[in-house]
Amino acid sequence: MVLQVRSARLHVMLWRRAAEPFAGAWALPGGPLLADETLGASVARQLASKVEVRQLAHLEQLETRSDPSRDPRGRTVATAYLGLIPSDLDPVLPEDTTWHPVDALPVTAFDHGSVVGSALARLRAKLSYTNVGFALAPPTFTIAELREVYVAALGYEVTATNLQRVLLRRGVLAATGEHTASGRAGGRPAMLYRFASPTLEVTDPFAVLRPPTERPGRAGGSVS
Amino acid sequence: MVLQVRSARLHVMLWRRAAEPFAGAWALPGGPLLADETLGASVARQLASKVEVRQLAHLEQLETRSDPSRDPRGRTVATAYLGLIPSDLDPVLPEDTTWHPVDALPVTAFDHGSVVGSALARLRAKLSYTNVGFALAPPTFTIAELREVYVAALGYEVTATNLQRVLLRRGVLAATGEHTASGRAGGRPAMLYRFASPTLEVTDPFAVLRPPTERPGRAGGSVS
DNA sequence: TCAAAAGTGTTCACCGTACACCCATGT
DNA sequence: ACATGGGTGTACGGTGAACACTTTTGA
Repeated sequence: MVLQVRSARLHVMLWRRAAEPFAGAWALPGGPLLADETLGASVARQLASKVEVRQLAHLEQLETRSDPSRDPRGRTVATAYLGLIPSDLDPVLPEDTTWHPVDALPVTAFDHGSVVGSALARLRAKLSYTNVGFALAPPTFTIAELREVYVAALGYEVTATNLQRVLLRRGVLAATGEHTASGRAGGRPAMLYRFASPTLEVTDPFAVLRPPTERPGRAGGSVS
Repeated sequence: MVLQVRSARLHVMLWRRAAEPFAGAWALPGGPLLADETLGASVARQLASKVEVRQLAHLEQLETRSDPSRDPRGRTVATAYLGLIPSDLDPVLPEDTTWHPVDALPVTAFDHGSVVGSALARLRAKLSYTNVGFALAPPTFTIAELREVYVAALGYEVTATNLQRVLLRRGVLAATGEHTASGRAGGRPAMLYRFASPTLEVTDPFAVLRPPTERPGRAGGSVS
């Protein structure tokens, strides 16, 4: 499943099924796994017919569904993946495929509605303790723009002040040195930031029960 | 895969393969998925030949492996599960099956070594922000006993003082009111605790980027 | 009275939030 | 000047870690 923030709302890419079962309902892109193919490779192949795979800034495995009744034609086992596209891109989609706000899903095929639900929960949790934001935000951005992305993805308000402070303190964001021009109504020009790393990193590993801190050690310690 | 704390060390249940491939190597229990079976049901069925399934206090899905080269006989797709057994139980195991400390694994079959590794990472993370401890600890226990379980599972020292404080503050532990008898060398009798909930709950949902706190609201609010 | 084991009190540093205030720009 | 939007300073509450101290038992 591919998620993207568009017009300050989080959207999921769905295609409209023409054939039974679930004709007319909206489904996540996907398809059968080929003989000598990795699941990851299969996902890339399936998505290639929808978007340019290079636009996916992040891809990770979600859960595997096996309920025999999830497909009326018979038992299927499906492994869901989560892909993220930065908000500055606008992929060309096929006729039958469009973006849908995740908070207003249409009638979905199979168990895809609930799959989107668990993907959302996963994304929201990871926004809190990793740097996944990099996969939703443009290459460079102002704090106000980043805030809009986070608000869309999280589904609730976040203040620019604290977002900036938390992400800077963790070293997730880095200043580019560039500034934007002021808007039409004036205002102080905003600084441009980028994510320090373009790959997933856990930035807040343990809230509690951390390993004990290394004591300096009185004897046999290294000399600075 | 089944994990249990035994003699203050975290162990994983493995069986010794007799046939090729990987004859003589140790493998995780598992097997093919039947026609009209859920993955969860299949896991229960596979494990039934090893332990009493009712002894599993917790079971959750891990990741699905699909690398075509993971089995030399040809491509297989395998979904790993993590099961936990409380430390007070001692299941009867078949001849070819034994417990192995996770920090000293023998030669393992397929990619099972790395599967154990990711299971460990998952368990350790969840010990920090959920109440999973209930699935590793006996029904009732002293803080000292619980500490031993946590130390074994986490792989590093934890103080009884802080463990108690954190888990009590979160409402994860509840006092039973009972006391133990003092040991042979004296000492204050320990209070007995139990986990407040017997099912998985997230007790520390967001470290950062929490939803804004509800302001009391000056107008239209409810009257206490 | 002493050692052993359990539990409590206290201190400290840090983190996330809230909110006031200051800065830079256009009109 | 003033409005507008961006950024910083500061204070507060909470939390986890560390560690000293008290409580309760047996010898």
